[in-house]
Amino acid sequence: MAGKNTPRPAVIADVAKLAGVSVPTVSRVLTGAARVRPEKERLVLDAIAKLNYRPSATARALASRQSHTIAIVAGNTSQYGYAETIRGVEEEARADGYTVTITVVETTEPDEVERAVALVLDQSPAGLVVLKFDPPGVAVLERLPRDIPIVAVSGVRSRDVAQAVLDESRAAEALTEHLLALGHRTVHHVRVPPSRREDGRTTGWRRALKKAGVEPPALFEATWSPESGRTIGQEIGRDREITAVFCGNDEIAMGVIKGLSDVGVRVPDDVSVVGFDDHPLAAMWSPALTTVRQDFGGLGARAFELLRGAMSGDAVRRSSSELPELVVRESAGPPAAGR
Amino acid sequence: MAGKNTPRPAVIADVAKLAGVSVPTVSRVLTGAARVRPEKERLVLDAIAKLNYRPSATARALASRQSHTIAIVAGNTSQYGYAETIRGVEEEARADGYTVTITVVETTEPDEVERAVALVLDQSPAGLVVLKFDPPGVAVLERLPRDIPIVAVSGVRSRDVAQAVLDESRAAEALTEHLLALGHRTVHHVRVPPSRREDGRTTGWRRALKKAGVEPPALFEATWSPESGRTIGQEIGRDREITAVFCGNDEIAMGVIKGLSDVGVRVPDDVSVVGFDDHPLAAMWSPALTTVRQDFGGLGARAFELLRGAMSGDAVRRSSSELPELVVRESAGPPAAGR
DNA sequence: TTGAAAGCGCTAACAA
DNA sequence: TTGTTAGCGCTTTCAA
Repeated sequence: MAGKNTPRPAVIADVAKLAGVSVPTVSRVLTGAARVRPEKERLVLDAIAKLNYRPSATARALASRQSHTIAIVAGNTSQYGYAETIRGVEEEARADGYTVTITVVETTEPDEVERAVALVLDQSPAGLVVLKFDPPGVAVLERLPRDIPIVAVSGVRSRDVAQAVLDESRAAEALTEHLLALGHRTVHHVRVPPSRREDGRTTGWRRALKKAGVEPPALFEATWSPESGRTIGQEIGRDREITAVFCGNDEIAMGVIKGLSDVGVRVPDDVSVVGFDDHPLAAMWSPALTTVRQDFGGLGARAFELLRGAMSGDAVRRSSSELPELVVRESAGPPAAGR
Repeated sequence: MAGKNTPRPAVIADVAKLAGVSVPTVSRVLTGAARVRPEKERLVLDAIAKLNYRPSATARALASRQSHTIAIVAGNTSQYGYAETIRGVEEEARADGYTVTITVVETTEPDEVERAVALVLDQSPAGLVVLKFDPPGVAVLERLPRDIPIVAVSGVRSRDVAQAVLDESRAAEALTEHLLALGHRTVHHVRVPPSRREDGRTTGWRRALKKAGVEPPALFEATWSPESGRTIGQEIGRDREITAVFCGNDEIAMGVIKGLSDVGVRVPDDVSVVGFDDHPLAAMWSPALTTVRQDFGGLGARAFELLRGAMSGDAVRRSSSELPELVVRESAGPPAAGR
């Protein structure tokens, strides 16, 4: 009467039975938690292969109270910097056999933040990587319990959490100094949405100007969209006082250059423009963008390293950041005589 | 003697006790699986709040044999099209309370493919979205069991799996016809790494040429890097026979334009170049790119809709694709008289 | 080195 | 509508 009805996936008990050992023994060869006599191990392995058995990560997580999942929380997934950072985390995590989940939180609205926190915590991940490049990321970080391994990733150092950081302020400072050294009296800044009151890029720019004894001019505020850079570029083009512009990222810089060209202003002949990040398209642009390289992939990888340390109970260590690397191309030059 | 030692997170039994009801009753108010007398529900809700209780998704998944996780498998996460598609899936999934995991598989090497499959299956996700824009994605799809809800996402339709597709071949055809209508004798094609022997973009290009009675010229093969487009652009620039170029994506088109300009060839005066996707920077480029819009975010969203259908046991439905939308800007024009 | 027994935190079936 | 009883598929004591 009976036949093979639903070919129910094999469970550990099936393996144990086929191998003629107990369930815990199978578990032991699976996890390596204890020595198992080689011959039995063989039997178990054979049974596993024959049954095409795969342990349930869920049951495992429940029984052992530790999952092999890490969660990434980000305000965004497709912006260049975010995407690359996520790629870096995922790559390292995968190499270590971790599964990564990703949760995006778009605004700082309490409801949404709570929801994201809940979504993340419900999975009881082994660890968390929070991208705090923006306010939503910061907000989530604040709501997270501190008894679970967390690494924050950002452009500015802050206290209280392990962090992988990219030294944005030094990079911005170097870039601004580069412009000043070219002969510009001052440097204007188009900033991208900051994570707090002020982000590292803006801080570095301000610092370089202060050092040079010049009062920082008013900021231009862009969104993440290149279009917004374009609008600002047109505005800048009409202001004949401006000779050098430092943009919060390369995409905005490209928009600014477009806007400048819309109103007949040439780069770098009339106005110099520099970006930030060294986006893959920065070198393709005309003029090729002078910018500063940010190794987002490496940043993500470092974040995972830190997290692994935290998960295995090591002392919490904040990662040192790498030196910013200036990439001088064609979009910045000496100020025009006429302007 | 005893005190509050480790503040162990509350579990369902704690809630039941505090509320003075049984564990299943708590479960019922949590899941809504059955009616619970309002007054008891209140008690339970209060207890939950007081204890700051959050159900364990792991235990839930184990007991109910269904998780609230969906897995995305992709060959890549940071390329524009991939990143946007993933964003679309994640957004929809999140709105539905699903957690999304992401697993990347970089090559078609059997070991790596197996590893990715294992990593994904071990989580026993409720459903899978496989981005088969490239060979690794295709390879994973082939190795996946068919008894779990799967939706494939791609630019070409194929049998046997539910799919969300973007009609790339029609889009490519329209673009090629646009170039032909401008007066070009033929159109050359720089293709990006195809998912199989040939992808939709190449197919559509070929079809348009055939229809026009012209024999498709030899292909140029680019990688995903804009740099490779640049090299090809330089090559194309030296060939005075070529007047129109259709590139597999916008980033490559930007590279090609750069390469062309490296060797003194102007776009669109000397050579017309069109891209594909309508990348956010396409409009910022000089000249602004003529291209065709691909709604990757929408594609991802549709993929999730399909998946939700499959997960709830609906008839498997393949999504219809949307009409390609030609975006005519400045990078293509009539052929130069002299070339 | 191995097995028996006891959970992990929850949901499902079944009576009451 | 509710509680009792059984698990879900594993890992973890604890003896042997």
